[in-house]
Amino acid sequence: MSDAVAKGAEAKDLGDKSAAGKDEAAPGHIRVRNRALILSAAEEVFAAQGYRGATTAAIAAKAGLPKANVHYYFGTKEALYRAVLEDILGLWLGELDRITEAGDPAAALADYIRAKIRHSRERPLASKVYANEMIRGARHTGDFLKNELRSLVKEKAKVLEAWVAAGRMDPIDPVHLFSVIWAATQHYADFEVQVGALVGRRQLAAKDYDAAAETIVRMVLKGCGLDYIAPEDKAR
Amino acid sequence: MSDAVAKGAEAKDLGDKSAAGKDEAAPGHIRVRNRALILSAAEEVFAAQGYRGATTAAIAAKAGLPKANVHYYFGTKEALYRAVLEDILGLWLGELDRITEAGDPAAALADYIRAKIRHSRERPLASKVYANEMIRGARHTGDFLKNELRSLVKEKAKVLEAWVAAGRMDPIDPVHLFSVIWAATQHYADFEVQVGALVGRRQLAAKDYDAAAETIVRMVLKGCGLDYIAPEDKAR
DNA sequence: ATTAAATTTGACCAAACGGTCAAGTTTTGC
DNA sequence: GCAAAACTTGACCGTTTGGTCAAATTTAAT
Repeated sequence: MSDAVAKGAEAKDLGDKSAAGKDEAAPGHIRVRNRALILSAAEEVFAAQGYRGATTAAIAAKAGLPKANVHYYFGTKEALYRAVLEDILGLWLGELDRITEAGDPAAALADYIRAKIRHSRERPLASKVYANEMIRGARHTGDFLKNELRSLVKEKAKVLEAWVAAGRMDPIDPVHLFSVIWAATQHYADFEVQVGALVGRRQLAAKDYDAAAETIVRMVLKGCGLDYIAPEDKAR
Repeated sequence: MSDAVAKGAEAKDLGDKSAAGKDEAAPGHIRVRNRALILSAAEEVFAAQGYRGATTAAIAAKAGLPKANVHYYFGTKEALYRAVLEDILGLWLGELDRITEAGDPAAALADYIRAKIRHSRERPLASKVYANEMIRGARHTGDFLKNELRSLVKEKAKVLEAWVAAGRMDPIDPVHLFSVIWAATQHYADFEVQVGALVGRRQLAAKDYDAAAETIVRMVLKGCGLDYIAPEDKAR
């Protein structure tokens, strides 16, 4: 039961196989497009309404498709929610790559924080869905937390401990350091409306995110006994 | 319409008016008890399920009352939600009193952070309901943010600016300072399950909250150019 | 003791919910 | 060109939802 959809269907673009392909149909392109439409709409509705508050009808309407179509592609509401979460968790994991033992502690931490703030600005809905999932007790992501995330943090904790052992930074509990960084950066996505009320803007501006990043970077670096370094021009 | 309940009914305990009152009935005590039962159950269900996910039936069951009784006391689900939020907002406002121009910057900020962490530990459900409300766009608390909270933060910003002007701390944007403090402290209520997975405990222990508080205090104080001061024995 | 007010409760309702289905239409592989 | 596979969709279903109500019971005031 509940197995209307099973196939893989990766989004592989094989370049140009037909000459001067204008709107030539790629095989399976309907599936790719509609799944993306639905996932995007679902992220929006799950972020704004929570898991139980989101309705498949609302998601379908936002995607511009009939409700039955949503169930055709994802089966159940819970499967759709899991798909949205998996999209998001992929992002979460990659960002920590900036923190390696070879790098400079101050530069690595500052880079990571600025990347997280950028992420809060560019994909606030993903952050909100994730926050909602945590608040509700991580019903669908408990295994992810206890396995992938925990081992990744343990790995990065070793980097920090190596830095501490080499006298390159003050001793800090890695779990709480990461918690503070995550909390402070994701706050600008999840509590956007609160920060907006405080700065007197409905939507946060670029300078708000920049100021937030620099405040967090300053506190984290100084809290680790590192010198604060201003953001460099990394625009190309 | 929708006005089944209106009276005030404060919880005033007038001491002992009848001799040896064992389970003597105070006037209106049923109303006080049942409203408290329902509010407590509602906080629990709203925190775990979000606004739309919470059902009046679940709240009633948790309160040990028939569903119709919930509507008798609070009218609609939305009115009940507002009542829960008002309970919570009361807590939010009072805690900033520790920050006054006469006080010591480092001591005041450290006190405030430790109080907020204590709050995350003692009333995590309140924090979760509030976080859920922010994530969903502050539909019921927009006015609170733009009026009470904003003016309170403006007031406290003046204290910080005075400290800065007196050379007692480094210049920091007050809005982002408060945002970082709120984010980091409330994280230990809202993302309790995530932190728990990282430290390998289902429930956070006292030492976890203490370590969190000291990490945050260290970063905030050093980030403001202040000396970190270890927690004093303030137990009486 | 009497009576008005407050409280309790099961039964009930229309609307909205997640999900299903069969009958169509379009795409795809050959 | 043609059959199979993929996709589309309105109609439908059983369940759950927030909310109502009238009749009964308990509490409060005089």
